[in-house]
Amino acid sequence: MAKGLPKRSENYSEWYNEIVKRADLAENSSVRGCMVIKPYGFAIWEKMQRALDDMFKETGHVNAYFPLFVPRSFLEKEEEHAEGFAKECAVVTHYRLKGNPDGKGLMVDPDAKLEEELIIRPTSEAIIWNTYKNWIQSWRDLPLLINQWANVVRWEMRTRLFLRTAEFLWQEGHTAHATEDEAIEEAEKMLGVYADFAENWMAVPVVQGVKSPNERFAGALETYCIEALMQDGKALQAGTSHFLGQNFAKSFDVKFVNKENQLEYAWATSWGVSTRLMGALIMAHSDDNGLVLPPKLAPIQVVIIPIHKTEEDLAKLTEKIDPIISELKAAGISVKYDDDDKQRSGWKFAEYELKGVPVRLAMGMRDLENGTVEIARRDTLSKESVALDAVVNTVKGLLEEMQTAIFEKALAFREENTFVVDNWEDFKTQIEKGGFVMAHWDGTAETEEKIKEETKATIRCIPLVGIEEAGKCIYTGAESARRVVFAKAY
RNA sequence: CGGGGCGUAGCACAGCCUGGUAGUGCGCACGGUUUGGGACCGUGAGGUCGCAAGUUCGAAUCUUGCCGCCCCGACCA
Repeated sequence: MAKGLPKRSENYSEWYNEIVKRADLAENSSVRGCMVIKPYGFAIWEKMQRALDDMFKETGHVNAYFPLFVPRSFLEKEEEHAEGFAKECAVVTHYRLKGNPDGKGLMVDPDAKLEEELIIRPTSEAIIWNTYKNWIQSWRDLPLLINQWANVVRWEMRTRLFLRTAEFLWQEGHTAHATEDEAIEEAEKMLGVYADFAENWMAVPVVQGVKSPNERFAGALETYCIEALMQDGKALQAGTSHFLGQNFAKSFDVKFVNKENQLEYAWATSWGVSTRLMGALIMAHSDDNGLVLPPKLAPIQVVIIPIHKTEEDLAKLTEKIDPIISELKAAGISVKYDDDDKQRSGWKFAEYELKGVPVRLAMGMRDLENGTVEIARRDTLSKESVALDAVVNTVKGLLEEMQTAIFEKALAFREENTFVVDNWEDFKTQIEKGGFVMAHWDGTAETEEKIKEETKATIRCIPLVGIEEAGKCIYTGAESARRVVFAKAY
């Protein structure tokens, strides 16, 4: 039992905050709205980065790095984009400090005012398309498939660890294409990559869809997204991919000569996932005992705990355990042998449960006599005793089984919490209870806005593989061609 | 920016109303007993009570001003 961890059923958000802190993932820093990602949390992020980065490379992308600062005049160029981000930008106005006249501390040197303010990137379309202008002349320069891993700043009013912080880490892909079709294909392909990653690595089932115009990225013609359902019945946007049309090419004058020797504007996409994925991972699987991690993203997949009284006993146990460690490592499994005697075994059990380590092996003097090891799995909290020579194979199988089981559990949860609703009263009732609510919508921004005002629910997405089905808008009764996903969202 | 709350040891908090030796739990250090699901006992270290001014013989406590943080709304990956 976790000592004092709040229960999900009693206070979900407090449970979330506590789990983030207690599992050593992150903490609030003394800088307002910014978090410190601690080593254990960062190790999970690194595993995510590695998997995603491999997938980006596999789909033909390369990494590069662009500046943190965006001159104001660049950000202004794409009007809708500028408007969308203007309210949440941190701005650098000076480049120097000096000593205070009273001798204490520092002050901004008023003589060091910048001619033009620098905006700390809320996203990098502007600086990148300003650069692409120099890189793209001919159709032969296309497609340009670039990704960058970076931090961005969005001055949020209210922040929560991982889910919404003023500064966050992410990757942003920025591609340029010769044709509209190719750009759309790219945006859809990367959405597919995100869905693949979410489901097969994070074990989080997602709905792929497009955003309604209201929820669209500022400056995009189409925004694709993956939406996940959290255990409290709220939706979390886990990744987005945008078809930007020629908006940025026109704003930054990025033209290329096509095969017919005619000048054309390039077609653009951008796509990103952030440290918010950590929030999704935590909220999708974890329980009242702490974090539950899918084996593929767990920094420590197997922890081994010896149970002993004397140094001699420990030596005997270690002798049996060492070969197991070697074999597991040889199989590519990350193992921690915790023979630290500063903590008792009971404490360690609770600690690794809190941290979501998928498999725990415990071996004590009784096991030594019997030639067995106790294997406990984190997701079901079940334990069994296994013969020493079967341990490695059992663990290998268990890790794979758990990866699937965790996904299946989350999928079952989503299915149980997806509701088809056809009248306004049921809609309001169901939205209040939580979950994905599949309902008809007349396609207008006004209706979407009204529904949001009255229920706090938004259209999470219009599913890509939605079943075409005629019906009537839940709110206005107007004709509708397909159901969309409504939910309260993070 | 509106509404509410809080700043006292590393953390969580009590003390404030009614001014007089700054306290409790967790954590930390040391010693001992323990060790198959978050051990126990003993000893000990640790504080400009958010900052500044005022009232007073005396302020964590009363008054005023300032600063910071959290929660609830509007905004958002």
